[in-house]
Amino acid sequence: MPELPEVEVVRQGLARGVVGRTVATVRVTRDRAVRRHGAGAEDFTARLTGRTLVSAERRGKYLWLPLDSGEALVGHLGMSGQLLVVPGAAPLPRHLHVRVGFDDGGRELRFVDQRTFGGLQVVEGGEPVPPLLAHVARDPLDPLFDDEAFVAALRRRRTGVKRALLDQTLVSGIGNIYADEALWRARLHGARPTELLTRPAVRRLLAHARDVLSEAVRQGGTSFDALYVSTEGVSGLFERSLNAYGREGQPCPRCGTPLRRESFMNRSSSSCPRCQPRPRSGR
DNA sequence: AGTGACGCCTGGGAGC
DNA sequence: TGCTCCCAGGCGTCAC
Repeated sequence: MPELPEVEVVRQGLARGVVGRTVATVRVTRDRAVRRHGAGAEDFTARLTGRTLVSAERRGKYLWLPLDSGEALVGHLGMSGQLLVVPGAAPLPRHLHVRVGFDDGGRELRFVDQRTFGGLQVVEGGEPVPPLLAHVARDPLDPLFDDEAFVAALRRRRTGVKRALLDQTLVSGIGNIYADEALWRARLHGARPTELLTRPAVRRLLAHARDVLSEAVRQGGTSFDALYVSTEGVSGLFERSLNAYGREGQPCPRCGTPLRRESFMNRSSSSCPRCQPRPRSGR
């Protein structure tokens, strides 16, 4: 499941593999993959063809490639999306939805997505950020992320701290995996009410989130299965560094207590019953 | 305005 | 063996 680290690894691959190149051909073989492009697949193709990709940017889990037209190719990987840079003659995988060829005849860009929660679209504006993505907060690895504004905003919320971490308008890039990991490191239960957390506690949580995200980037992200891979098709290695996510029933690496699993927000959370006690009343 | 529930998707695995 | 059900979950939309 691509979250910030996985998306960042893909962004780096796009920067190496497609930036500076000019689009020659676009083939959309599944309209759903470009459903966010309101004007349709033909318009998507027309706006991309002949354009040069200027750079590769990311905010949270969104990627975008500014074009020399002033527009930008925006991508989101959803649950299972892949952006691959491969030779055009490479075998065509199942769930291949979009192919972008370049005028230099080199490797092509492919969008592959099993569950099609992700997608591509061409939108106006790319620098510094497309207006479409204005609602997405900066992420903790963004040099302009405002720590104290985040601490204040989180404490103004009246919700559980895990919900807050997953709210992309408050802080972006964190999904279920890294939320569980950051909470484990901070020894906080996800249902702890945000308005009752002290400023130092929120600062510690943010520092842990930042740490786990950057460590995961260095490990190439987390790959549970073949659904997440880099643009080169390589799996990430961070799974072996997970302390909480997906480890229910196994001993807490800190205290040895078996980790618990709870259903929460229609998703599963795992945490340590001893290190992360459940609040008396929580969300 | 802030908060939270819902639906979109597919494949793999469990259970019968 | 083959069927059904459940689960993974990011995010836009909508109701309150």
